[in-house]
Amino acid sequence: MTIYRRLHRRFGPRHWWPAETPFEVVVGAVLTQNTAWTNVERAIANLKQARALTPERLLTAPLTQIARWIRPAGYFNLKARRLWAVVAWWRANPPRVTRRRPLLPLRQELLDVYGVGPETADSILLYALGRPSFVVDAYTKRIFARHGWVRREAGYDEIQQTFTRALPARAPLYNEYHALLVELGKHFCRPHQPNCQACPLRDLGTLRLEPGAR
DNA sequence: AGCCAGGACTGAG
DNA sequence: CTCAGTCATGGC
Repeated sequence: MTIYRRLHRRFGPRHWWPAETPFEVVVGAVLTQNTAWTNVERAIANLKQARALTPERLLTAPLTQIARWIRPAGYFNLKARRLWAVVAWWRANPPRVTRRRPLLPLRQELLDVYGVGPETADSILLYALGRPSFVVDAYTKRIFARHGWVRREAGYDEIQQTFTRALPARAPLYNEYHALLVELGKHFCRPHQPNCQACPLRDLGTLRLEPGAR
């Protein structure tokens, strides 16, 4: 039994990302940085109510106004600037054109945008553009470190390669895999909540990532 | 009352 | 290059 099968049997399909449009994914990816998703929902609701959830409105609005809209998401002054930068990139690089470009140069270009780190870049690539770029977040690292499947001092790229080395590069698989790991993390892998005894992955032993193998 | 949440940037060593 | 400090709201 592999990790993927165990998680999918336990939680079922997650239907990520929770957004109505790819652009909303991009906005959410920035707003959720180190922030609870419930707070992001309020910020996005504010943007929708103000009819400001479009590149045009966000790029012409003053940063102070953007900050007021996204206030519930925290770090609002910081994120107002990051949001502006990412939205500017999105408008200059529409999905129709971006979809045809090689993945790694595209990823590097996203990383060069202010406020876009590895997780945000991969989230945009995977969930807004449907590209096979595996997302590693705090839950992913904590889960795998606790099980001894990655080194505790491992960085983002090292953990990501653990997945991409073993998995077929398919966006639907990466999509579901990351969403399942987040769901597992929320219930069983909090920092100071060692109820790892109830973790569905408890008795898996050595690392088996691949979706199909038994 | 703290601790935490689907991080990333900056400056110092 | 590694790493503490910084950013900020809302839930539990």
